[in-house]
Amino acid sequence: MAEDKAGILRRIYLFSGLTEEDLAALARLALHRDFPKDAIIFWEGREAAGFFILLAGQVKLMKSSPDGKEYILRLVGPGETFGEAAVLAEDVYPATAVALSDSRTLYFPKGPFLALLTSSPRLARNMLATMSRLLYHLTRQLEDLSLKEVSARLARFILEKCREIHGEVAPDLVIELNISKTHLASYLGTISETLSRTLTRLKALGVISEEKGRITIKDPHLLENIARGVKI
Amino acid sequence: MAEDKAGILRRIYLFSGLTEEDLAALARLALHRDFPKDAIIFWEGREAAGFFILLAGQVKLMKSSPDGKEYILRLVGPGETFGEAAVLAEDVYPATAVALSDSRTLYFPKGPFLALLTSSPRLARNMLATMSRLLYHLTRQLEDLSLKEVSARLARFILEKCREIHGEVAPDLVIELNISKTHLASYLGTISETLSRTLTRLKALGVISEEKGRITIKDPHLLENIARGVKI
DNA sequence: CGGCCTGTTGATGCGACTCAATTCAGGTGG
DNA sequence: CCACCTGAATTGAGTCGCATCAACAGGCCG
Repeated sequence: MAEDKAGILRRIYLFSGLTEEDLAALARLALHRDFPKDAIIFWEGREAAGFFILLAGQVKLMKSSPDGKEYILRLVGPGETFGEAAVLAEDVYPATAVALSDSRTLYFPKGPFLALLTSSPRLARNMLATMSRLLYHLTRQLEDLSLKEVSARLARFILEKCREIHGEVAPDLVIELNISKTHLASYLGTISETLSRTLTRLKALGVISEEKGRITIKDPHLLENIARGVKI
Repeated sequence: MAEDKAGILRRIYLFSGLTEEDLAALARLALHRDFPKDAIIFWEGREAAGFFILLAGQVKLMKSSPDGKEYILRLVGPGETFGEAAVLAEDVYPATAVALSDSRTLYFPKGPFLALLTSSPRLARNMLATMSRLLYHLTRQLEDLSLKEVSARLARFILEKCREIHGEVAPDLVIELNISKTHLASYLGTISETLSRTLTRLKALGVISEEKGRITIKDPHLLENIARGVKI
C-alpha cells in the first residue's frame, strides 16, 4: 500500500524532487480520507491537526458571514494541497473547506510532517514555494476586490482560466466553467444575479459568447482592457 | 561591523533561535540600505533580487490601479520583513514598496539567502511560519473586503490595534494612529472621505472618541458587534 | 406531475465613490 | 511674528455600482 501512495505523491508538486526515502516516509504518514459532496472537511477556527492533498473531486475554501453570505478564497483541484498554511504558524484553520463533489484526499498529520520538514531541505523549499504562490494569488485577489469592479474581475478570471487551459489567449478559444455560476460569483466576490448581468453585458458587447457554462472568447483585446479596469 | 548586524538580527522574529554560526552567515550577506521618505523601495512586477528587514521607519506595500487609486496590502513596522514571498516562488515583487518616512533597512540578496535556507532547517521553519502568518493576514483582509462594510473593517482595525498595543480591549484605552487617515483609508480599502464619515458616525454613536489621530475606545462591546458586521 | 435547485431578469434602495467647497495644521519665507 | 502656501481632513450634494427583494423560466429527479 505504501508504494501506491509514494507513486501518487511523486506527481504532486509539493513533493517534486524528493528522495525516495523522503517519499516513503511521507507515504507512511499519509492517510486516505474521503468526503461525500457537501461534506465539511474542516471548519474555520478549528484546531489544525494536519493538511490535505486532493486526489480527486473538488473542494472550496471559504469564509462566511453571519448573515449567510460566503466568499470563496480558493477552488482546489486534484493534485493541489490545502490547509497547508495552518499547520505551520497558526494552530487553527483560517477558512472552512467544503467538498463540492465527492472527493478523495490524503491527509498528513501535523506533528510527523513537521518532523519530516526539518529533515528534508527540499521539502521545506517546496513548501515555501507553494506558500509563496498562495500569497501571490491572494495578493491579486485583494487588488481585484479593492480596486476593480465585477466586470474586470470576471474578465481576469476568464483570461487566467484560458491561459491555464490553452496556454494562450486567442479568439474562439473555449473555457469550460467546471463550477456553478453561483460558486463562481462567490469566488469573484459578488452574487449570482450580478454575475449573470455582467456575463450578459459581455455577451452583448461581443467580447465573449456563452452557453451552458462554456465560454468562447471573441475579442481578446477588449477583454484584456476590461480586466485592466477600462469602463464598459 | 558584522557583529553589529548579528546583534540586530538576533532580535528579528524571522531569525529567532538560529545558531550563532547561522546569524554570522546572515550578517555577512546583509547590506544596509536606507531610503528617504517617499522613496520607492521596489516596484510591483520588477524582478525580486532579495528581501528586506525594516530597522527603522515605516513602509507601505501597495497596489495601484491605472486611474490612481491605491490599496495598501500591508503596513510594515520596524523589525518586520518585507518582500520575502518574492524571493521564493515568484521572481517578481507582487506589490510596490514605498517608504512612508525615512527608513533604514537590511537587504538580503536572494541567491546567498536561499543557500543558507537550505542549510538551516530552523531558518526554513521560521520562514514558513512568517509566510503562514502573512497568509492568515491576507485571508482576513479578503474576508473583510468581500463580506463586510467599511464600518466593520474600521472597527476590526481599532480592535486589533488595541490588542496589539494593550493586550486587551477595555473602555478608555487609547490607540495612536501612526499613519495619516488617507493611508488608513487605503489600508481599509476605501477613501479618506468615507473613512472620515465613518469615524464621525462611530463618534456620534459613542463607540469611540477621537482627536488628532488618538482614538479612545468607549464601548468595546458595541465595537465588537460592529466589527462582526452588525449594521449601525 | 410537483418539488427543488440554478439561473435569469426586473425594480428598488443603500453604501460608498466622485466632485467640489471649506477648514485646518504645519511649514516657509518675508 | 504673521502672512502665505500646501497637503490633510472634513463636510455636503450628486451619482453609480451593486446587493436586495421578488418573480419567473428551465432542467433534473423523486
